[in-house]
Amino acid sequence: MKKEDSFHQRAIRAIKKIPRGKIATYGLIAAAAGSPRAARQVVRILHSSSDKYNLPWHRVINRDGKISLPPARGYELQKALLEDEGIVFSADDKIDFDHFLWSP
DNA sequence: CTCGTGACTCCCG
DNA sequence: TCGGGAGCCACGA
Repeated sequence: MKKEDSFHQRAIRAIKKIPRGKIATYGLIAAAAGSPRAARQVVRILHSSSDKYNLPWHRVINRDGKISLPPARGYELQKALLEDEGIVFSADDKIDFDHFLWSP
């Protein structure tokens, strides 16, 4: 398809493919981009290019099905956005992967 | 140019 | 069972 095989591009593409009402994990995005252990890079990309590339950063959470953001970082905002898309949180603020995890 | 950091994840002891 | 260390890549100073 495209020649640009940079992790950056692939990760962004993968993130943009996440459908509304679903969520993905950092590791999942990283794996989809070519490096299952490059979750940190996904984080960095979200920080640097979420607004720039219009990425649904709120649909990206950690492997526990929980939001990794500290409350001071926008945790509440992310939770609100997810709930607005129909995502349901458990009592532990966890998301049910069986229903909401996006699969590439 | 080099160095440090980061909303993570996996493996090993 | 739980804790610590290593790995991945990009970006800012």
